[in-house]
Amino acid sequence: MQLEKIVNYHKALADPTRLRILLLLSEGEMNGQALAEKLNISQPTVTHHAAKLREAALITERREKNTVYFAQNRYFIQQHAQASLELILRKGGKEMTTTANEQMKSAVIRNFFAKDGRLRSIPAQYKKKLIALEHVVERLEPGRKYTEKEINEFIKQFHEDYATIRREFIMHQFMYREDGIYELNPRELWTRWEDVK
Amino acid sequence: MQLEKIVNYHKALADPTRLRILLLLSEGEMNGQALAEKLNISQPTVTHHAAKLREAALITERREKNTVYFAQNRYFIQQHAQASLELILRKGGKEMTTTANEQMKSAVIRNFFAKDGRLRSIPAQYKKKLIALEHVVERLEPGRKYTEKEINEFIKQFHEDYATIRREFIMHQFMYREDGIYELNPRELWTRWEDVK
DNA sequence: GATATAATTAGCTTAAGATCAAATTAGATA
DNA sequence: TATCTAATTTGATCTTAAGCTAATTATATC
Repeated sequence: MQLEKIVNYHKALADPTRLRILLLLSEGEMNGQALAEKLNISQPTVTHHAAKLREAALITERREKNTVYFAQNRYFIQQHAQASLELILRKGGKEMTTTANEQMKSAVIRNFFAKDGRLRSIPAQYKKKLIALEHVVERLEPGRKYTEKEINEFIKQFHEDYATIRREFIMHQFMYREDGIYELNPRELWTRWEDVK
Repeated sequence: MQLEKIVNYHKALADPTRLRILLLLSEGEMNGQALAEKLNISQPTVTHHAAKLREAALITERREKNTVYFAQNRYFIQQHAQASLELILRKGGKEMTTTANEQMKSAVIRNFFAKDGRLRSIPAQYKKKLIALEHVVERLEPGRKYTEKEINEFIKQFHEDYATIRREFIMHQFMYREDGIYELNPRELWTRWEDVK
């Protein structure tokens, strides 16, 4: 149910300790012990709050040796805020006139992505494929360095065939790779679907 | 404290019943009994939730005889959502270069309005006065009809001298009045401070 | 295998708050 | 004044969840 998701989003943010965690993470990723120390709370309490934030998809986690680093999931934080406003204020109706490109984009997203956000299939047509790839790659954090394993995990949230999609990311210059480390390219380098065909 | 306000905003929205109340109010104002019936809850429960929503400034109330009508406070709903995002994502820092007009506007708002949103004093300089008036009038709902009493109550949230400000609203075509009923003018009719001086 | 480090899980206490029925208050009208 | 209607307040119950300590698990290193 739509409503329940929105409630959970607000529940996740309706606690001062969790807000302070997100505030600290706005400066960059941090591990559990560091958070516990900075906030003067116990480690289990950090775990407790991290679980809530994770359930609401507001943070991501990365394990290195036996340390877990937490980071903001900025995309979903914004996404949920917008969804909440649209629900409450019923903004769904008012759409301005869109260009042909914008119509195409929303049609592709509607048709190729399920409600849970997963990619049903990789579009065969070039332009549509670029739209879908961009839609996925936009969820990565600019400036952050990812290991190949992390990239695979990230892509698997959307589609099983992570190898193909990872290759496409490089091929169309959404990302670059060096020594097995992946990083998002600046947007200007991306292959622009708007110009295709 | 900034953080506490944001927590309260999310607390107010972190309950399914309250979200459903706001959802119902998105279609227009409603009294307590009607809400209780629609939601299958008792009247005291409605009062309880209304108090929470009122504390977070997400609804407004209007008494007619012994019936209290509740309505969304759309301005503050949006305002808090934005403040929350800016806090969490630290968007405060990244400001684009503003024009002289925009700088003037934010300076006026900073200087003439207190942190609680009230107008310290009515600016004497014409352009600044228009900025302050617009800042207040923007909180009124477009399309809604207000009695003079309601307008007075509304203005009193910002400043004691509601008579002067109400007159200015009409004078500068922010609103028009007919048979004691006030309504917001479309923005195009407002006297534009951007063009002054 | 033994040890060290970081995180999680389990179990508990306590505080906050959602909800209701009953009693009270506020305002309007006969 | 008496009466009616809608809302609020009171007081009680029940649930959720924040926080802790202690125990356990996961991962890496000696």
